[in-house]
Amino acid sequence: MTEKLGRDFFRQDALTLARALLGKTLVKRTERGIVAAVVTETEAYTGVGDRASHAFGGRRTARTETMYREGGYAYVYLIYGLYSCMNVTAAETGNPEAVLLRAAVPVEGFGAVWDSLCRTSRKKTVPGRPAEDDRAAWAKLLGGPGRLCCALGITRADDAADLTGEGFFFRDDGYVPRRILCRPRIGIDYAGEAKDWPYRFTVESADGVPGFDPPLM
DNA sequence: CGGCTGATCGTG
DNA sequence: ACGATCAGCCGA
Repeated sequence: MTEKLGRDFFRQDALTLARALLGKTLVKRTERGIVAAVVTETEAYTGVGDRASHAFGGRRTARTETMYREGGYAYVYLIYGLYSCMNVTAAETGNPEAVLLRAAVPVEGFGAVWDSLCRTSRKKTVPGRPAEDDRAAWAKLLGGPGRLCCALGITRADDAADLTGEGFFFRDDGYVPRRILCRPRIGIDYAGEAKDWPYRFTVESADGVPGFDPPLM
């Protein structure tokens, strides 16, 4: 039931991949141990025709180079000088489509996740380390692309990492989203008409707990 | 709860 | 200069 996702899975357009990644488990070997989290929110960036994309109009620089790889590589960049954001490349070589990971719920390595969290994000969100079965609390802690990366120990050193290799990959543990919501993407007001495109995908939550079948355990 | 703001730096 | 952000602080 639990299988590692191979290259073919990632070689689809960003819109398809963004939905397909919901419910998949991102696994990473970190200095503090193995960490794993189920993806609950994504955004599709559809490439050269998408004004919100770093690769709009075919822009190709040292930073965006990774986006032009075939599906299944990590595109990690720094934003606002503070936070890392992780994308998964999609489609074929030369087509810079990508999927931004915006939220996840940890299922393995809770101690490592807790220790890795940005200090500031712990304080207000949750006073102390939540119980492992408190899905809502952990979902909050990993809600947002910056927090997600912090918690899973993802940094710019992981840029261009092959997600079909060892130590950093996706797994299918059989979690199927009960319901997927589509909304416009966040933080792209400058993107003209593209700012209203419903390319953000969320697993619907009840009481702060993203709904899967079977439920997260 | 909604809106504003400072932090902080790689990238173009 | 300017963000595919976050958290703290403001006022209501």
